[in-house]
Amino acid sequence: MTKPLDDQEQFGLRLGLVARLWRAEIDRRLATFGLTESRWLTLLHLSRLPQAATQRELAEAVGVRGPTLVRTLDRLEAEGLIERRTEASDRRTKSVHLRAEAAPVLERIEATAAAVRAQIFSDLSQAEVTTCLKVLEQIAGKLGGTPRAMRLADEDR
Amino acid sequence: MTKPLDDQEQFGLRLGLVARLWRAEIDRRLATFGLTESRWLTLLHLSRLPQAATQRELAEAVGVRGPTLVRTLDRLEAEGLIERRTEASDRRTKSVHLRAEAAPVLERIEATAAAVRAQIFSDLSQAEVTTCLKVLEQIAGKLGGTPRAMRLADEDR
DNA sequence: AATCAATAGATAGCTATGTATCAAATTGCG
DNA sequence: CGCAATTTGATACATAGCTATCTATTGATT
Repeated sequence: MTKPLDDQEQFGLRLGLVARLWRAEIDRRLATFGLTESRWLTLLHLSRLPQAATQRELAEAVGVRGPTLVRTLDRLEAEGLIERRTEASDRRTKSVHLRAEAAPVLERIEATAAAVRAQIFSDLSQAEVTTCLKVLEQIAGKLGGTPRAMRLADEDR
Repeated sequence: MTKPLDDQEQFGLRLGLVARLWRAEIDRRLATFGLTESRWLTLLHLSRLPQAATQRELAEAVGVRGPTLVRTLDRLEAEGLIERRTEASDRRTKSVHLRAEAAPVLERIEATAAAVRAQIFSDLSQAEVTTCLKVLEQIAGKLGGTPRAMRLADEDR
């Protein structure tokens, strides 16, 4: 047997793996409602942003690039859950709005996300979660990606 | 402003984001060598597995499904870095081997991975990294995904 | 006022991941 | 011994992320 990977080497590998597993678990639970992570995450952020958020603001909150959000919104719009409105003040921008049809879907999302969190964090102390989150924050900072939503959350402390 | 996400809610989001950023950073550094994460990660695992590992074993070590590995190997084989050999003992399986051309590439990968780790972990204590890794392990366990390579590493302790 | 730079969103094309399914080979049970 | 179940790798299709590039609109500078 060859030499095993040390903690730091394992870290990146595990990080990617856990992120994929997490996504898969949520996809599995929400699949029957026609939702995938990119869509439910976008709906969730949309519900927590001020009204009339633009696509740019929403993309920054979700943590994806413009083109990624465009396709997600295309799907959500086709499903009748959101609508894009051209704003008179700046005709380049489009504000994104939840439609009434999204309300029950959002309830489902909140419930499922809470259930997954309960499952995942059940045996972890708050201190461990906080430490891990802090580490993730620092890594994100070093890698140059700190979405607006996260900075705002930090400022709330 | 609406209510911010709490620590647990943020956790999943940050996890996915940091994993993407990490991948992007390594891709950026290795792009000039024609490597992307899936390829360098596969080469790295291959170099640390016993000789004549099958595709199935390699997929489990890397932490991806069969079809994902198949396509990665297709690329690596086309680039002349690895070769697949049909084994006489079980003609269903194919063992995967590094070719001599892969040696300098692996050196490059090791050096780059070490540099990225140095950058990422520079301001983090060993204790924080270990705690975070433990949290990731536990989450992976709850989500049902613990690749063989990780279990082996654990057993080394 | 005209022109040029910057910004917002959309589109195309790449890489990568997953599930579902298939063919070939092997295993094992009756 | 023979046929069904299992295993391995490959393929098809869908989702999702990215960069690069395009159009439309706005803003800024001269």
